[in-house]
Amino acid sequence: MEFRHLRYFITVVEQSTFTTAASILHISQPSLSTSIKNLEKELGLILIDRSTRESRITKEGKVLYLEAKKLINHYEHVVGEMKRLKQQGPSELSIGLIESSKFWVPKILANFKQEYKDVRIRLLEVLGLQEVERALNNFDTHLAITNQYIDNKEIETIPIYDEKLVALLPPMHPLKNKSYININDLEGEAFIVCKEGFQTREDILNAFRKSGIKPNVQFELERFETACSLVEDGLGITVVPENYVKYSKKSAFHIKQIHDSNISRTVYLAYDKNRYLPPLVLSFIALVKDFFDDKPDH
Amino acid sequence: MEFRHLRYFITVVEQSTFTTAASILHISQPSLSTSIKNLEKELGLILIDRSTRESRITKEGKVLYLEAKKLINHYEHVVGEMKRLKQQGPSELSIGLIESSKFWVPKILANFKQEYKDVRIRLLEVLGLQEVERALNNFDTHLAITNQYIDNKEIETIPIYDEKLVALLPPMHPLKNKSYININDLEGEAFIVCKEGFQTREDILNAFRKSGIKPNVQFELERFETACSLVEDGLGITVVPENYVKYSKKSAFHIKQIHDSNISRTVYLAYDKNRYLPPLVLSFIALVKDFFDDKPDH
DNA sequence: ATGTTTATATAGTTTTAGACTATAAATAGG
DNA sequence: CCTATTTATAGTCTAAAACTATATAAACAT
Repeated sequence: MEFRHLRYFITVVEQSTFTTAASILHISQPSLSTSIKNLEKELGLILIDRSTRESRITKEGKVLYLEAKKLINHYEHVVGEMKRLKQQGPSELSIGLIESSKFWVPKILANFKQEYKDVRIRLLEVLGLQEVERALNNFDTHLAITNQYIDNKEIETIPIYDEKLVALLPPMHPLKNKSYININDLEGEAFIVCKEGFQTREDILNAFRKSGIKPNVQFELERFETACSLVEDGLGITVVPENYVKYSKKSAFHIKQIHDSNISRTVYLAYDKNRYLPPLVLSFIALVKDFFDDKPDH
Repeated sequence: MEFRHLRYFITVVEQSTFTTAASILHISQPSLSTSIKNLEKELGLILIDRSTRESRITKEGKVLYLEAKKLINHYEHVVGEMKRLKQQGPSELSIGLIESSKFWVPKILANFKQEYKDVRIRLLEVLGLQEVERALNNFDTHLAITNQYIDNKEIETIPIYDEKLVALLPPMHPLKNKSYININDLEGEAFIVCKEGFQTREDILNAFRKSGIKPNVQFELERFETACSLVEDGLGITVVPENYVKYSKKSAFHIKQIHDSNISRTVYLAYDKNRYLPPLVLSFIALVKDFFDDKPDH
């Protein structure tokens, strides 16, 4: 069984006919037929139920398909790494980020660049938990900074720091002069929150749930930036990670600490344990660990 | 670049000579030389510094070696999965069982066989929690009946019923005429319990622990059957799931209810969510659910 | 130095896996 | 019942990968 066979098999499954698969693969239909037949013979399993109308995958075929798909992703990743190496060009470090990590990641990258000058760095916005898992599994990113624990034995998830969530109040809000607020103060207020699937949404809604308060959600959106401008225009209150607003200067809104033990969350560094991590990736992980060992509270 | 080339390359690196690598791979040295040369040509990189004395890997070769090693591991995993699938045969249902489930599983299997006559059914004794997880992850079993909750995102654990644990007393025991006993009555008594790693052991020892009583463990063994015959011979007291003795006729021992809220446990049905579950497995799960929906208390 | 040993490279040949074309067989739909 | 569509089979060609024999290079011993 060579990679070619798996590639062919995957294409047949996805096209569900041999003829179209063959044309996509730029080989003749008989070649593809015999190739799949040989694969089945080698494995001793029937992978595809043939018919003249439309071929259907068997349950054994389904297992191979899912496994092979991942394996081919891995293969493509290795080929990509070698191509990059050949071009002598800069190697690459790609990191998936949550929005609130923007304040500290650049500081680490500054150090990192001193040691690895030619490395091109790709920063990707990651969304939900599934998205993080998919990105790591598919070799889209080497690392992810995430605020939900990933319960997957293939992925190592290291807690790096805890961060508070703070409320943002519009300029003229009645609570603007309090030095801090309680979560109960937010009851009934028009509330702005991330859309379904975004990681911060769950953290915030959980905190409300634990406190027995039902937020009056009026807006759902994708980015903190948008939420901030809605707050500035007096459309409601939102809750964001403290780190997101701590370092920003221009703020027409009021930042208020919330006195509630549920209003905090842990941020993790995650990576795929099974794949080869180049030295530059290990080096970046070490920098992150060092950074937060010195400053335990962030 | 096919799997073969990577395998060859890895062997050369690990042997650090072409000649020995070739003999390990059961090919001739010239074949191996040209194969590696072709790989280098395809990638456009020099992977190995040849010399007559001892070949050394280049910097680029090292990268490929580390990447390829991971990739080949992945490949071997997939091949292993397919071999296991083949050995399992196309229509087999394998279930991991705890001993106390023997009373009801056959009733369900009778129904199941009416619908799926040709399916071979394998019943496996499962042991500890790790054993269950491993068996489900490795395709050893489609399902497991277990009495511990499995906290693993990949595994779905459905509670199906609660069962009491009862004490078995020897024929001439002083407590034989009481209608029920308390857990304190068992203090100091010679006690028979499952060996380390068996699931029921933990349930029973936990119940004692919660009641602040230390059992005087005199025998550790693997099967309830053996425990029963030790009790019959007056060697001590044991505690077993009520369902294990409820339906057996010949009993030279006394079965006593224990009045203690800790002396019960939940039995679960567990399966791997990520794997493809054939229809016959889904059908079996449905039968189990139906069975216990009708009879909520077992 | 120079021959011996050891390892890799090259040349030429055979074998085999995978590609092709042409065509048969099967089946759904008009 | 014919037609269009799809997969399977047969026969052939090609290219990749195996082989054997031998050249070449370098290290080491005498």
